[in-house]
Amino acid sequence: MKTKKPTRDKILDATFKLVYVHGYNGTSMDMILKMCAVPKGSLYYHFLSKKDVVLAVVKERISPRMNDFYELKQISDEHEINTIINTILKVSQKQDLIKYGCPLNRLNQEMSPVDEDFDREINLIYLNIKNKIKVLLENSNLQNQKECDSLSEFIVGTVWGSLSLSPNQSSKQRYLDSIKHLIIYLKSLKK
Amino acid sequence: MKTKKPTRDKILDATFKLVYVHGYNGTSMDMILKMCAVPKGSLYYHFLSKKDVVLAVVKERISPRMNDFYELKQISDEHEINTIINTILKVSQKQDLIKYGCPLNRLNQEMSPVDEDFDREINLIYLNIKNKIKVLLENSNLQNQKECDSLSEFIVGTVWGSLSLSPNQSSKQRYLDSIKHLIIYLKSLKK
DNA sequence: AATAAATTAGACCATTTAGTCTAATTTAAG
DNA sequence: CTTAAATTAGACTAAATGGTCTAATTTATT
Repeated sequence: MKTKKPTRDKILDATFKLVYVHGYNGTSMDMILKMCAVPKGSLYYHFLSKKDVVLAVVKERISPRMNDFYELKQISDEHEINTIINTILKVSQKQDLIKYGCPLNRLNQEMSPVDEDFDREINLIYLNIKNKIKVLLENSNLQNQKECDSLSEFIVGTVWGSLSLSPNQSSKQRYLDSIKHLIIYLKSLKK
Repeated sequence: MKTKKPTRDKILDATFKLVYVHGYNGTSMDMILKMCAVPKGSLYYHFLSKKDVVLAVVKERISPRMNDFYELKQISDEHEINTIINTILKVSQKQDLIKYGCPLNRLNQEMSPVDEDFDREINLIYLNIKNKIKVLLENSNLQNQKECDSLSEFIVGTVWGSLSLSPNQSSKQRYLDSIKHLIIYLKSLKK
């Protein structure tokens, strides 16, 4: 027997899906209300405004999702570079990532230039992921230890960039073809 | 003495600037009208709709801008890889690219998933740039000639991706740090 | 100068937008 | 069971939105 999902959760889930595809300005409150089948009064009881809802989506949906995905847990004595490569490859198995790109990056591009609250919140998540990669790199004894910071930025930039090129034409294979070069480069840094 | 700019051009110029920063859905017709100081009747005399204006911006402003920038002209006996690297480095000198990322990529992320006309038009420009890079790579006698297509995709993805990470925090130096690794990799492919 | 065509001008309109308000209902607590 | 608090319900509002319409004006042509 399924216990019914709390209103707040229904709102956040629907908003995440809609904003992921249509963006912030392309998603209206009516679209959200219709999708989650919650009346207006309830929504504005739980949230202050549209911006408040979407910021909650960033904090309570996108952020955990990203942290889950970029868990980057070290497995036994696997080389750290391989842990990173495995995550990069895992991206190709997520259909929505291939089709629409990274939800954080999408919202970032739309909102960061025009709203500092979104910019701050999104940047926090991005820095956290970048830092996880950086720490892994530092533990892996690369040839050039000083490059770990720029290298982690390069990795995230390349993955998200490869995903962002013309969503409708995107395919798993195109992503893998492009990312192949990143993997070759990363392997060349080992030891 | 300056001859006054035609109405149509004023509309396209203002729309480009606004959509670059605020996106399609974040830019209203009133914002455009106000910025270019053209009355509504004139705008709708020259264009059918908002979408018609922005599609014209893609074709008549963004497309030439991109083709100019990615001219990728071979200079004397410079190695083709260096021609590509020079263009990648030139990106860092354009303040608006550093601050807001690639205008084509921005619009692409917002519109491609929800409008096939934008998707088609933007993809045309993207493929053209990718192909220019591919041809250069093919002329350069790389070790692995078969990889020119995926490599050109990798290059564009990495450049645009590196530009897209948190616009407000972006700086020339961060871009250069990240792109440094792409350049190292490209140089390793020479000969 | 007379006429036709191109363009400008902006008041106006229907719809959609985010958000408010009050009443009804459900849930929790004693 | 009674009462208070939490939540739902949705009609309503003011502003913004994209777009239309007709009249006035400018420009080109004869």
